[in-house]
Amino acid sequence: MKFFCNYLHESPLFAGISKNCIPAMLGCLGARTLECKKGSAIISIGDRAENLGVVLNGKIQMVNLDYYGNRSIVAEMESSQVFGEVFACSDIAVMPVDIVASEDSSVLLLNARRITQVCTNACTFHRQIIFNLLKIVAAKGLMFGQKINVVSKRTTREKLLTYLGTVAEQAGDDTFTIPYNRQELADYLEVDRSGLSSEIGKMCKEGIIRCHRSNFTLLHKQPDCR
Amino acid sequence: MKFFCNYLHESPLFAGISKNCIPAMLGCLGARTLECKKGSAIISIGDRAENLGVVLNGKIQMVNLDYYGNRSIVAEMESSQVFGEVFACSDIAVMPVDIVASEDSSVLLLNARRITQVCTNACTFHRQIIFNLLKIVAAKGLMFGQKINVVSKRTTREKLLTYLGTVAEQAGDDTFTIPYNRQELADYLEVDRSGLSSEIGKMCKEGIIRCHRSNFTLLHKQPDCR
DNA sequence: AAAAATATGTTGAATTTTCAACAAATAGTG
DNA sequence: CACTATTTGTTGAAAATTCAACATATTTTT
Repeated sequence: MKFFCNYLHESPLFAGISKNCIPAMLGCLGARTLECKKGSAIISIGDRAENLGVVLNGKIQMVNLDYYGNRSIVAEMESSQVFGEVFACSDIAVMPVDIVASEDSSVLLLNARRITQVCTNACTFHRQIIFNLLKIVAAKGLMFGQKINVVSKRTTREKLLTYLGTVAEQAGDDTFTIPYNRQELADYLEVDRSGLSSEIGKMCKEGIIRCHRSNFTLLHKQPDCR
Repeated sequence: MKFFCNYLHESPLFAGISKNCIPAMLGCLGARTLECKKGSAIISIGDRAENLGVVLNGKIQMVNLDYYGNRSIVAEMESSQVFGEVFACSDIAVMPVDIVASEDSSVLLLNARRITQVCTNACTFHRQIIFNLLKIVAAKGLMFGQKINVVSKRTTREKLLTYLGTVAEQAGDDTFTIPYNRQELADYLEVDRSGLSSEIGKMCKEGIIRCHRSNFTLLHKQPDCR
């Protein structure tokens, strides 16, 4: 168990908690580690939605199984990332998705109730971990909100400009590099890659943007009309 | 202030907290009420993202202003609903959207820090409100996740079937009524209303679904292949 | 430096969506 | 019940997207 505390220290769930305290906390929270062979289930659809986890090493996937039985990968998580927290903190009874190991992995599993209900011995860092959990869940909401903003647009051009606009705002600069290649950008925008490439080509010709690979410049910004 | 406690009691933020305790809590949390004329700003883009609110009466909107200056309504909230909590609980510094009153409204504003940091006099219900806040933020994440699942699909048919599939699962029945009319459903799926109507018509002819107004039946379910 | 692998751009045909305009059905009102 | 307003369905043309197939560019490997 102690072996993992270095990883955990980097996880947002344990941010601001000193390495030394983590082992005691894990005991207090009833945490358990799980070694998962590639392909094995960590949490299954229908399980009670009460656990959240931290990836210690390896890689895991969130897999959705829809009404018609089609499986689709909803998200992937790697070392130090937290999973299952949105389900465990909401009041749904059972898991609507599978969590599976896509590589040989080890994960730390925690019961959400034990986190949200302050323990009897009121350990010092309990408040911090609740605070961290809230921040993680809120951050995910923010991310989702941004993505909805983007994919709600009807055309590839609008989707792209919406996405690039938020990146430009965050960068505080009209020229910036996005963290995606073309295929990844197309996946994020939920459009066809080749269609995206050709649309980018058009927009460059029209002088709306400049683009080389993952580096973009937004031109034609309206004079600030706020 | 006391006047509002009846409303607040119905808000998910104060769930499980007895009416009598709410006035004391509001004091402890430094809550303040705001009377907002239609069209006036409650929280503005660029304000520090530290407040969350509860609509006491009236109606408010979350309005996004994109890079190019286009305004769009992202969400609407009515009595007893909570707003701003995702921003205030994440660690972004400033508000990326405006919150405005779309009708004459009154709202309760609370500082998120005062909620997340247990107060010195450790009032009994403080833990409950943190727990409620976590649940609210998580529920919003769930909602967003479901919507992303839906609007990520490329065709109107897939979007509709994805949405109907989740409703059928939640209803536990292949026949169910959705809480939207055609226009609202089209808005949720982010597609053209008339196109949606005609697609529904086709799907009925093909025997995939049955539909009358907001009442749907899913046919052709695959034998359970889990 | 050449070869192989990967990423990006380009094109045209088929499919799908949007858009506008209107028809039909339903709900609401006096 | 008749009238009006609202919602839903239908249609065809225009616009946009997907898809497949291939060309070009860039990166990685040997």
